[in-house]
Amino acid sequence: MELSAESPPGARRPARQAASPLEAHLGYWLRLVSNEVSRAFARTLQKQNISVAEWVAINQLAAGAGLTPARLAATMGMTRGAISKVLDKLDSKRLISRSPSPLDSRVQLLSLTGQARRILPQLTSIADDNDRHFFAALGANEKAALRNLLRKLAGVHQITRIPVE
Amino acid sequence: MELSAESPPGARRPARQAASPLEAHLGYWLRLVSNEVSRAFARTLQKQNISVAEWVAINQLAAGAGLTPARLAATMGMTRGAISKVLDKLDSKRLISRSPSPLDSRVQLLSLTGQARRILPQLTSIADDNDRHFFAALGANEKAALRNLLRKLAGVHQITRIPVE
DNA sequence: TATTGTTATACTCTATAACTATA
DNA sequence: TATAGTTATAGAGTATAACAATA
Repeated sequence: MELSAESPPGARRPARQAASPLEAHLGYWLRLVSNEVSRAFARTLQKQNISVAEWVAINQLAAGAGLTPARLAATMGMTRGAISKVLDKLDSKRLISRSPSPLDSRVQLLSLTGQARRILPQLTSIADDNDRHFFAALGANEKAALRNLLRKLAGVHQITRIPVE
Repeated sequence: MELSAESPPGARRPARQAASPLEAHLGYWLRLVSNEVSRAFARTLQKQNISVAEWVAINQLAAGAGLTPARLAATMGMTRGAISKVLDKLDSKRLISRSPSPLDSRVQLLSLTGQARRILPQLTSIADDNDRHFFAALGANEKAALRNLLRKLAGVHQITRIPVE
């Protein structure tokens, strides 16, 4: 048995309980490992005074110029209100600039500043190093297998929201 | 128009931008998938008015009686202050009880109430169903492979902190 | 003095919804 | 009316540190 819940109150408790059933779930192991990678990454990134959400936003802007807050919010799975604050932070750090679209002045066009482009390689290095270090224990085949399994799950469940936590 | 954003005014847009390097990282895929599993689980659990942290605490108490707040905090990777609030919530829901240890009255012994033991199977079902549904796309061998890869990483990095987010 | 658990405070992140300005 | 972005408010979650009771 796995749950003492199955023993009625007042019953004698088994000498040694079975391990918690948490570990029976793949989702548990996924979260356990994922949290550690993300935690380490977030901590290192924080030394540069950058949050993970900010880093993702910078990355998206670097990958394709001319994003708008609304599109960025959709990509990152955040509300417009939330993205607005992320952009405020980036703005105050002089890492992005916002300019009204000439076609529709309600719309803002986002772009990275020169400063952001200068620190981007450094931030990318942090991400690369973190990933390399964490998965160094796996061989090339294992890494490929893990990647394929995760991509398969992402594909099946149509997950597109970029993780920012 | 959807978004003039796609073409920055005046700028020649590259024929096709390279994909964001985010996807190059295994940690990215891990987080992407893990977030989805956890999000779905947390949402279903929330319908029972239980947070993930509360669920983990209930599980730990079910697995081995006689835990104390301090030990639970260590297991869950939280501070004593944070665990105190989790226990307050569980207490207010009549799911746990706290009683002073006869050996050291500073110490509290935690135990589940009958009510908690009654709903535990239901909560476990939620976790089981969530896991089963999410990983149904994988065959038995794939699940085993994924589990082994994750356990290997957890072992190498000595990850023990139970994820509660 | 040290330890257990609690509490006060603050901070981060996020969502909801009201608000403005454009369209 | 509808949309883009901002802001006000609130809530969850957590950390830090001060605190009371006990050892």
